[in-house]
Amino acid sequence: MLSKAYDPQSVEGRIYQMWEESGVFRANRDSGKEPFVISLPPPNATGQLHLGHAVMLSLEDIFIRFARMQGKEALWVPGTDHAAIATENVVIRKIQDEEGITDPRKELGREEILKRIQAFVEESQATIRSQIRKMGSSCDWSREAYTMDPSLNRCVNEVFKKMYGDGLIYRGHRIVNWDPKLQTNVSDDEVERKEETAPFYTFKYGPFAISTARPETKFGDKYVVMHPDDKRYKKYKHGDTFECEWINGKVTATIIKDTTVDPEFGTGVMTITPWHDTADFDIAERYSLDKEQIIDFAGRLLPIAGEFTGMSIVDARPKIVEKLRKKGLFVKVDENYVHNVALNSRGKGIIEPQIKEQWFIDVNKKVVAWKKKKMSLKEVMQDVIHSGDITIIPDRFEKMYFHWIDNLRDWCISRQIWWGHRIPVWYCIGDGACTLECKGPMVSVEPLEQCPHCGSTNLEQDPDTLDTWFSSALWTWSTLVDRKLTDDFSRSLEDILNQSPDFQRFHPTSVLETGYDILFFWVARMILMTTYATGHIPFKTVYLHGMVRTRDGKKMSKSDPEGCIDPLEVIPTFGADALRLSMIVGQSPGHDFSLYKEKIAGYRNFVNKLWNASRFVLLQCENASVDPHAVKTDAVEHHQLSLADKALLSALQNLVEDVTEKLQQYRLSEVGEKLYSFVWEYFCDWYLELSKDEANPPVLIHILRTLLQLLHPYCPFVTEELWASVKSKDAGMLIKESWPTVVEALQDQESFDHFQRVIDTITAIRKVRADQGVAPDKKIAVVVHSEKWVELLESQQEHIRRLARVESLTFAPYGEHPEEVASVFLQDIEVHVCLEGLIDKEKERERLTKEQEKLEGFLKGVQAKLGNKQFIKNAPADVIQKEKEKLQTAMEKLQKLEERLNSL
RNA sequence: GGACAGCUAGCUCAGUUGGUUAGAGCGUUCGGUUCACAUCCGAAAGGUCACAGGUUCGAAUCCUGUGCUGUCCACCA
Repeated sequence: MLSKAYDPQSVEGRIYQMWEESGVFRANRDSGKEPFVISLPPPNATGQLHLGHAVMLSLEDIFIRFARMQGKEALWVPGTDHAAIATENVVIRKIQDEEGITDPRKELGREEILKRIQAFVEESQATIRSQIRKMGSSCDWSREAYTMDPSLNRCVNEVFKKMYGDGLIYRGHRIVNWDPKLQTNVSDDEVERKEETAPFYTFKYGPFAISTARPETKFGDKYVVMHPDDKRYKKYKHGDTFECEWINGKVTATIIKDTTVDPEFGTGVMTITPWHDTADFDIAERYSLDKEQIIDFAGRLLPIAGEFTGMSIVDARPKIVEKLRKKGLFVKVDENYVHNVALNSRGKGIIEPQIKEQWFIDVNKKVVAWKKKKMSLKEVMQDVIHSGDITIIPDRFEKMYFHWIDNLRDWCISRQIWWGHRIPVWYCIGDGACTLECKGPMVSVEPLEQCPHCGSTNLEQDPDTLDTWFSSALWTWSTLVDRKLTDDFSRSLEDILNQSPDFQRFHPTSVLETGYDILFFWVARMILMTTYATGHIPFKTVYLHGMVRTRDGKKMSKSDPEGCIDPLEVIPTFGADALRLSMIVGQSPGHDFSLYKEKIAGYRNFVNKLWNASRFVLLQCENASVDPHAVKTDAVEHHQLSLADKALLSALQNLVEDVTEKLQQYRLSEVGEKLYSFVWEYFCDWYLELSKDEANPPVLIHILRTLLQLLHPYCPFVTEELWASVKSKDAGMLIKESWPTVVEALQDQESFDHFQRVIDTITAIRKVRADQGVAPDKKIAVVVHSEKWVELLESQQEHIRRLARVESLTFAPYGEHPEEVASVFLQDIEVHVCLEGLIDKEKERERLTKEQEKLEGFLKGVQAKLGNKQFIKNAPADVIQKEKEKLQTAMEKLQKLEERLNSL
């Protein structure tokens, strides 16, 4: 016997273990079934999972379980990401805090730091694995991957080599987003901007006045730039020079005329600092101007700053202003100037643009073979979406995607950190015998020990590592390559892919599900790298979920515990099923949504309701001495069925049809709501209530089984646990059960309609009773339109009386009580509840006239639609049929309405 | 500056081809409840669907404009 309330804690662990040990999670390569594959977006191995991960796991598990039950070969590859900067940052800080070492990189060295990070990562991975299991995720643990696995490293090196060979990877001096705090550069996408109010100074610079928020970068400024059409500075010509007094003495300045200068801003004149500003760099490149470094990589001023050398920016700024003031070069200061400060999204260090030699991926070079053409990486990225090879849900993100590509610049892939895939490039620092070839970078997929040109063993590997997104961009396929093959360095990438059975069978993957916040970081890069490296798209559909927010719409963060929910705290009390449901229902793709305890509690109640409904069903079986396990699936067809049985069974068929269709369209929220209301309102509040008068155990069992099947992807634990009590003898675990199909023999529309009529009648009586303030003991007469319905309602009289809370009830065909009727119009039926002497005729007439007008308009519209030749030609047959039916019922209704109006 | 969303009950949100009385959960109020479930049952109150125009017999839904909120992209010295 089941316990009185569902206790998730005593069930979930046991059920998960049972699934895992049975091997259902493992995808079979040789099954011949249609594959359905998801690569789990690998969580960062930096600690714990949060609600964002929980959302992702819930959504993907629903996709996977649904596919599995539909008879597909479902594969869900789990894994973790080494998250280069994020992880290194966390560990360095940990060492600083726990061991008091101020500069761990310097004091411990590369080897030791890497060892520490590795240990930290392993710990995190263990935590993450257990947390994924707690959510009930049915992923294939035998295929678990990690972005730093040796086989993935091989893929990374292969792609690097291929790209280098194609000229897509190059090395160059460019302005990069340098983070002096973390001592590395970051990609454009990792830069965050924060609004800040800062003093905005204006200084005299020769005959001009120039403005700046950053006086500390101005030491070397020797170019004055203005718009060529600016009339105020007409007398100055491009290339003119002049001498002027500046911070540390006289400088010779050159005039540059460039259209990127906005004459409206400030004085319309500016000086440039090419080394520390992207826009200035571009101008300098255009006119081949000198570039000079002012600030070093630690954020301190270089000797060019004279007396300020070695000072940090913060310290130097006011002192420089002071000096300029003393020299009489100060003009004014605007204290309320608002501008954006660039921050590193990891660690929030202030970005100082610097010129550095870095590795880049060229996104514009047309060398990628795609669809029998030579395209640039940009063009390939655009093509796969334009052509419909990949669809994004919701589709508005396609627009954002294209917009992003239009603005995309070459991708800087090198990072000056230690944790990550080291750039597979070696330099010969030879012994004198070096040839010209040895001097350049040598790319190799395996550690290079000897220079192939001069034979020297004195080689040095590039110290930098690759952007973490470089390796995660290969995730859909690098996880599917055969790990034995990647150890064999004689094989080519193409060969490895061709010989990897998993890759051949399971790639491209079916759905890539992730948060919209990493559409550019990750999704776009996967498309770019995978199409290039394998010649195939990485996935067919992209499903983007929204961000979880607190009740007040704030972002959830650990630093602000107000409203923040930790999945690990919630699961023991409410259960993983409740948590899953609370995150899926009411959430539409691409939109942020709020989560709070009350919401989860609501779904905990639902899970408990389902539990108790099952308990009740089992109780009914016991009372009738029916063994639930002995009930055959097709038993219901041979049984005596009541009107309610038929109606519920029919509604269930409609539900199966509806739910299946919507799941295929990824409309998970709607499906969740449908299931919720069906279970609670139809199954529990109606059908089980009726069963108290007269129960049909085989039907109860059948309905319950079907509902458990339909609910399983959403709340796998409770459904699997209940399944054990109601499944037929020869059935196995629910997770392996096949998805319900519509049994047409049970789809009995007429019974369903009749039952609906009964329900509507009850609703109508209740409504009229409430409207008119009628006491339950007052006699109520229900007037209906045909003898047939009178008969139907009379057969259900007891049930109606009970549920409508009326003591005395009669039914009469229309026409017998026309004088004293208050009508309630419901969706498809009119029920007139008769209450002697209580009707306000004037009001009733007014209401009916309004109703009549509306109906006439509606009829006109439908008639026009049916009269439209194009509509008849183009619309599918069932739509036309529906319209015709609409017309028919509306006409009937109008006729009745007129009759009633006349009778008043 | 550019783009994309959102604005529906006190709160959080559904609402896919325009259709007859706009829904749910939570919260509030009232009533009930030994026999599946108080993690329950029944009911009520609460909405000019942001605003203004337009198309239509009919608009939360389509079009135009405005306002507010949010997000992303690009950035000006």
